[in-house]
Amino acid sequence: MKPSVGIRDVAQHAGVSNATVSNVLNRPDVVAPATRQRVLAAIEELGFVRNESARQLRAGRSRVIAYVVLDAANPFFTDVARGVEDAAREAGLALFLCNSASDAGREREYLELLHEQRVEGILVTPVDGESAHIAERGTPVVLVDRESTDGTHCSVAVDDVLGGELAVTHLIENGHTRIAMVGGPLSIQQVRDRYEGALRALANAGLPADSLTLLETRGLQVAEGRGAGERLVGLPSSRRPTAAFCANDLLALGLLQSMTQQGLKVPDDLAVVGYDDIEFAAAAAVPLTSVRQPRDQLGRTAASLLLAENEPDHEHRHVKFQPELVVRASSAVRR
Amino acid sequence: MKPSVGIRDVAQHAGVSNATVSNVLNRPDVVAPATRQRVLAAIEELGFVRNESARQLRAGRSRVIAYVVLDAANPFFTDVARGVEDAAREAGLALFLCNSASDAGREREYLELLHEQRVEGILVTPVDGESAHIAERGTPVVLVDRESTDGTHCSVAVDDVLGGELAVTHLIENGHTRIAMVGGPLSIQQVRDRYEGALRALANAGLPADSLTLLETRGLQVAEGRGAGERLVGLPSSRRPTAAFCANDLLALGLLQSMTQQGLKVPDDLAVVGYDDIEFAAAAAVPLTSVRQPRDQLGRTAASLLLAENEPDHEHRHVKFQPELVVRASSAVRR
DNA sequence: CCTCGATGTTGAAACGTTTTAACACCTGAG
DNA sequence: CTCAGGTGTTAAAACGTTTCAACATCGAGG
Repeated sequence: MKPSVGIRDVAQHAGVSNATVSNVLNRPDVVAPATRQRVLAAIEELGFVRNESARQLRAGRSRVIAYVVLDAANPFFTDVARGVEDAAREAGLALFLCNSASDAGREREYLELLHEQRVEGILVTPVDGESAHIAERGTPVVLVDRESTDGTHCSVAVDDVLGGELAVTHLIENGHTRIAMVGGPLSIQQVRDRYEGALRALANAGLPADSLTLLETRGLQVAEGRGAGERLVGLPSSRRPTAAFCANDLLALGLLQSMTQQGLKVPDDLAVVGYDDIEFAAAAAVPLTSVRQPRDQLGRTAASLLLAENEPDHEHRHVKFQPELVVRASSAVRR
Repeated sequence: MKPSVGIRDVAQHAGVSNATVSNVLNRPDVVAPATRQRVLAAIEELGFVRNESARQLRAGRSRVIAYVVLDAANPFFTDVARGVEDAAREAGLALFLCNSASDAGREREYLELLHEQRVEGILVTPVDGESAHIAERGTPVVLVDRESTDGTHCSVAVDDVLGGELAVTHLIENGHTRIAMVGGPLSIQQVRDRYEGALRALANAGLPADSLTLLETRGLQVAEGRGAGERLVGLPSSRRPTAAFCANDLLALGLLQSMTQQGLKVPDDLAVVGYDDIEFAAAAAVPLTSVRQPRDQLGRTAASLLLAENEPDHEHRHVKFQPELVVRASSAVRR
């Protein structure tokens, strides 16, 4: 469509060589002020836009990192992304966000594309345990919110087992002995870990393992939480749990909504604990007790690990943060 | 670090020319099955990853579009992005998300970078009215959730004036005559339009213009809504509005939260109407009346307009959708 | 036996930058 | 007057692909 003006056109128009134009672009200080002005004027006049592909091809480096998130609609991940972006900007890098939407195929496609693009680095919160396709291929990869199982990558995670334990211990201390765990699919590592933590809490308290009912969902979205709520209410009230621990806040919010719709009170009829402590948790119908993760720090740390990958003698590091229980009305002590 | 294996290495290893390798990659059908296998094996064995920069430089086209969003933490935009991505994938394109975070400088940087990257197209929900820096520079740009003022771009928008009118008319019909408009900064087009709609609703009902108090905020996040709530409660109760129309749901949720904390009831002490009808609106402390926009369709349409930009005799189109009021408990009729 | 078309394969020329080493020029010191 | 050292500028060689026209091979039709 357009004649596409290149660096040579600018050079010709300004009466200099293309090397000089390149210098104006990359090392403005080495070129004489008068020439620089002339070149800048030519760039302006011709509407020249530098071709990043060519630049990258020759220079070998990119100015971009990418973060492949599990679910862009989950505020938890956008908050982590915020931390990543802040750290990236300080290093002069831009951040591209990609949404795998919990789909392993999409995740693979994005990773493939990003490798081909030769971005400076890739952050990923993987869909499932199989990290085969995340193998190193020249571009540094850091796992976010997931521990690297085989140690082939750096990783930044939160102790989800502890998180689950905190949540369920809290419920037990509040007198609950029939508890539901809402979450799934179990192929997601985070869900498995939080479940394991819940079981550990039971064991610690000397409760039988069948005190915990697993209500497995097909995903971690609000709608799935609503569905779980309906299933829960369908149970005979003698066997119905008095408390629910949800694998994330989206589920908890859906569950909450479903309870209200069906005329049940939270926390009186059902205590609810969520996970992530997203901003909406505190603004919910009943303010939500939740397990808080250091989202911002998670992101910042992930970014800095990624940037450190290029250092000469790099060893993969695995950072693990501690979660923290935030108690609100949804799990208040039963009257 | 790595010797970086290229197409020539693969060619040599498979005993063919580089052109053949390229063919295997781009037109697998033209190369003989036996050769193809051999080449694929070599690719696998050497761990070859195609260099997209080189490809794009030569081929001239990219396989990516980007969406520069106003606030990645706002579920409204991630929902729009979902629609964009669905449409993009159908066309074989990947989507990169960039977050301007309501910062004009960041927006400009991202746009600049994307132009330099020569992506296939750019979608943007701009920070402010000044669209000077969004000027065409070879890469098609489509405005999302904002009407193109000077007609230099395609755009997809929703009639925000009508939306504001719907919201406030609803409040007036419910008997409110002292209404607050919460939102800002007014440099954001959407806020201005919704405000204008609110004023129109007053005029239609024959109410004086001072029935509407503008509570201007510095942004459209939950925290700003909480702040507005405090300001609102600080007013002498004789002059305090009995209803609030918020420029988006995040503000409304913050406002709601602040009301509850301060011991005021919604809708009895204050009716609240939000805007966007994000999923969390229905799950809020008091289910939120809100103005719904066709988020998914907004995204899909934007993407298809973008893809149409490359057609031979393209004329810029401006699509405008109608919003719809969804009434819930937060604005129920006063008892 | 010659020709023709179909089928696979290839050499070499782009694509638009960055970068390196060399070059021209000038200024001030010896 | 010469020379060392600095300051600006440049020619040309990459970077790793895609693509085009040309080329080889082969089976079939005349």
